[in-house]
Parts: sequence; structure tokens; C-alpha cells
Amino acid sequence: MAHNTLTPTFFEHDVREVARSLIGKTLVSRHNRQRVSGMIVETEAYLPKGDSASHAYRGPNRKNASMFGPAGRAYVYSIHARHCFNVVTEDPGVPCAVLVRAVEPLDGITWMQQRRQTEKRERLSTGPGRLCEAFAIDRQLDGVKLTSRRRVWIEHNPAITICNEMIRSTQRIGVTSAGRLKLRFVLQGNGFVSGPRSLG
DNA sequence: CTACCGATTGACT
DNA sequence: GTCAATCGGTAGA
Repeated sequence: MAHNTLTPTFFEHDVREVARSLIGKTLVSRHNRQRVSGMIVETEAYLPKGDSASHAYRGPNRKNASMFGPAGRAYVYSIHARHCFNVVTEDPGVPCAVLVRAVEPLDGITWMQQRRQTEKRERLSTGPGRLCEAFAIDRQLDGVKLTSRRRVWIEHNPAITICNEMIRSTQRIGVTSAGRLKLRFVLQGNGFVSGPRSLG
């Protein structure tokens, strides 16, 4: 295979493990013949059990159905008039997902600037809502397979090696209900990470 | 139908 | 640092 597109197996592991191993991977979107990509630098895990911050905490409904589906699909929801992009992990019926909070822009930066209405690199894809706007991700993409390279997918770049020491784990951002679990993973020192850089 | 909420953002002191 | 606008989805009348 010419491309190192991540396979379903990659997403079938423990959600925390997937959240950590997604750091350094390349998120790619193709929309209207416009290809944009970026390196994932910030993720958050939402656990299948005992996680009151998870949208699936109170059971399945129409909005969160994708979280209960098979691994390797998108879960896209809207909040505060923005969209957020998640990757579903683990087994069907086990509701959990990784929220992708920030990427470092790589390809298609002019498309991102057009969609985001700004030139500033840090404002293109830092933060879940901005990222979705830059990558043209909305609720129409909820439930799509990320492993089939259709509209949005994730690749492994063999030129990039991320070791554990380069990843920092902190509390999740904007989560009011859950405790102080360290379920946010950031690429240490990267300038495209959102929010406070050094939360516990 | 209306009421309310939030895994946010951008503008402002 | 603080703060309010934001609007789709859901729940309830």
C-alpha cells in the first residue's frame, strides 16, 4: 500500500492507548477537490465506563449513536455553534472516543485560511471547533469510516517518530462534570496545542 | 412548539 | 486573565 492509512485494528485498542498513539499522526481531509492535512498534536480520551464527561454516560441516543458503533469511524457533534471531531475506538457496544483537539497545519494551508477567514497559522486548527472548520468537518461526517480514505482519514508518517517522553498528559479542557483524570494528551512544546500549556 | 444546555471561541479588561 | 454570544440537539409541555 502506497499510503499508510490507519486500519480498523489501530482503533480497536483501549481508548487511552489510541488517544496517545494518535499524537504525531496525520489527519487528512478532502472536500471539493481541496486536500488539507495536519499533524495531530492534542487529543482527549472519553472512557466507556464511569466517565461523567462522556456524551455516552447516560446511555445511547440519536446524537451519540456513533460512539456505540465500531471502531475507526467518526463521531462528530456540535456544541456552542461549533463542531468537534472524534474517532470511535474499542468494540461495538462499548461507547468511547478520542476527541482530536488540535493539529499542526501541513498541506492545504490556503484552503484552511479561506475556510477560517484568517491568515494566522495558530488560529487555523488549534482547538476542536477551529480544526473542524479548517478541515470542512461537520455533522454530515458523523459515522463515516475513517479507514476508507473517502472524505476524512488518518495516516501514519514513517518520517515522524513520537516517543512517550514527548507526550504530556493533563486534565481535559472545558470538562466540568468529570474529575481530575489525566486524559488529555499533548505533544510537548508544540505551538499548535490549544488551551493552557501546563495543566496538571 | 419553546426552553435550556454545552467536550467553544473571539473579543475585551 | 474574564465574559458573553453562539445554535443544533434534546427534552418537555
